[in-house]
Amino acid sequence: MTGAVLERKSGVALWRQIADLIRSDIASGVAGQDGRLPPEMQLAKRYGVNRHTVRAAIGALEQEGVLRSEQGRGTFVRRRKRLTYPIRKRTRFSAGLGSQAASTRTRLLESGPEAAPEPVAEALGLAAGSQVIRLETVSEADGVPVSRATSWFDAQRFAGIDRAFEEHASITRALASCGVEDYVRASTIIEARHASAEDIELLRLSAGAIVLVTRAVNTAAEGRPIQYSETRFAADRVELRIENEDA
Amino acid sequence: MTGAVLERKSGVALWRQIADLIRSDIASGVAGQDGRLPPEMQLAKRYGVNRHTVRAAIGALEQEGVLRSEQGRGTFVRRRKRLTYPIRKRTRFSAGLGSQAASTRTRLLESGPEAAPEPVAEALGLAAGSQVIRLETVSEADGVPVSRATSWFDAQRFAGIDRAFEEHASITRALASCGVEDYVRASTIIEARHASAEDIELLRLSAGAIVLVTRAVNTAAEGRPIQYSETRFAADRVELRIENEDA
DNA sequence: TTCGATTTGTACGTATGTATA
DNA sequence: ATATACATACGTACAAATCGA
Repeated sequence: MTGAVLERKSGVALWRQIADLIRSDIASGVAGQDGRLPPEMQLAKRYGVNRHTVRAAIGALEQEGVLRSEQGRGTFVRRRKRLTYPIRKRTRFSAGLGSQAASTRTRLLESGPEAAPEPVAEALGLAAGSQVIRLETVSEADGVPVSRATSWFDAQRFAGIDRAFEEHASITRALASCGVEDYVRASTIIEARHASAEDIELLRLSAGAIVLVTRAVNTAAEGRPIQYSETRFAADRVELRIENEDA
Repeated sequence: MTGAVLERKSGVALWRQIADLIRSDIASGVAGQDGRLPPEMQLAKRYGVNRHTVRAAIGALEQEGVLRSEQGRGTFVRRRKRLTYPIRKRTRFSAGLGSQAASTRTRLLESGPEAAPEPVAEALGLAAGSQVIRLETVSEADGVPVSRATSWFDAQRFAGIDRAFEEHASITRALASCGVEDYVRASTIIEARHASAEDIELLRLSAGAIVLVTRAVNTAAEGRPIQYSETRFAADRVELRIENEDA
């Protein structure tokens, strides 16, 4: 907003200075009050630079998740609040998000038998190359994709779990139908990375978005591993909360 | 490597097609065997596009953390393996990473009293605006910055903890010198976001990098909250592992 | 040490494509 | 259909950093 003067040849690229200006203008409420940024040409004129230079700045802020550009419409300020996904000994998707969303749903994308990849076999305590059943699912809260998961089960022990899932639309109930009354999460590893092309499509993310990846092993009451899963959460929609049962 | 033909006007931008080609060539070991990519001009010629188009592709892969460009030197393939940072009831920095790094160190950047921000006061069970002491630290493993943390303590209960930290170079020992024999982590919230300018500087990250942010409350044996902290981990260097004590 | 070649970074210009209103 | 606005892609020029002769 301010007719701030950009410093050329100051060692900081013009596009970066502009990005910083726009970011702080948004933070202070000076810009984007109505949720949208002025057109690129207008910004270019205001800052006295070429439109491309403005685009470089906007591009950087898009990567940061501050802005979102839509072809033909304009450039918009992004704001979001995150759901909290609890990770506890007995972690179940809909139970965890239940109070935060009116509706939750897990959809099966694909399933079938395959030879267990190395880390899967190890996590499930199977011989390398054993047959496992893989389920690909996407979970939504109020219609918005929140996470996608790939789960593996021992094909011998859990034959037909894919059909059971289709019937019950829930991992917990599908496991129950296979005789698993209860299960607990034995270990969880969390990392963060840029969303892959597949993540972007399935979770309806924008390019450059971030996913929180959890890799977890669930074990039956006796302690035997029954499920290994890798879940990717849309990082701008979810935060994870680790809950201590005994606390 | 292959003289793959790019499809113009296919609905997928040329720079994106090129980025996909380079990414898969690196994954398959066809490109970047020596850890470096050919010069931009050479790639432009190979793909039959303008240098800028190649730059757009490289820029995207840089954001993903696949490549790193250095002015005057070239563009290099990035490879990394992550340290595993355990989160348990008794989480302590150096103990957790000890086996994975030859040396670990936590450095105090800044400290001092301040009025507690709202979430801090709430987490510590203090009245809004109470005096707290804030510590800003950066932790390194083998000389590489791994995380930066901001910690808050009740200024009354822990007067002088900043000096104690300077002396002992450890939160655990500084707390011990204030009479806290033992403490446990009551809750942890994890989210992921793009690194801020400050994160990039202090953790020596590249633009567009990701940080894993944890917000945690530590409580003394009796259950009273004594420390609230927000830690930012360089996501390309660290993964978090949640550990169940009783498992 | 200096110089020049190489390579990436920045900034401008122009044209055209595509989506939206 | 037209105007608007963002997306892609080409071209050119020069700056800045690196490296070897």
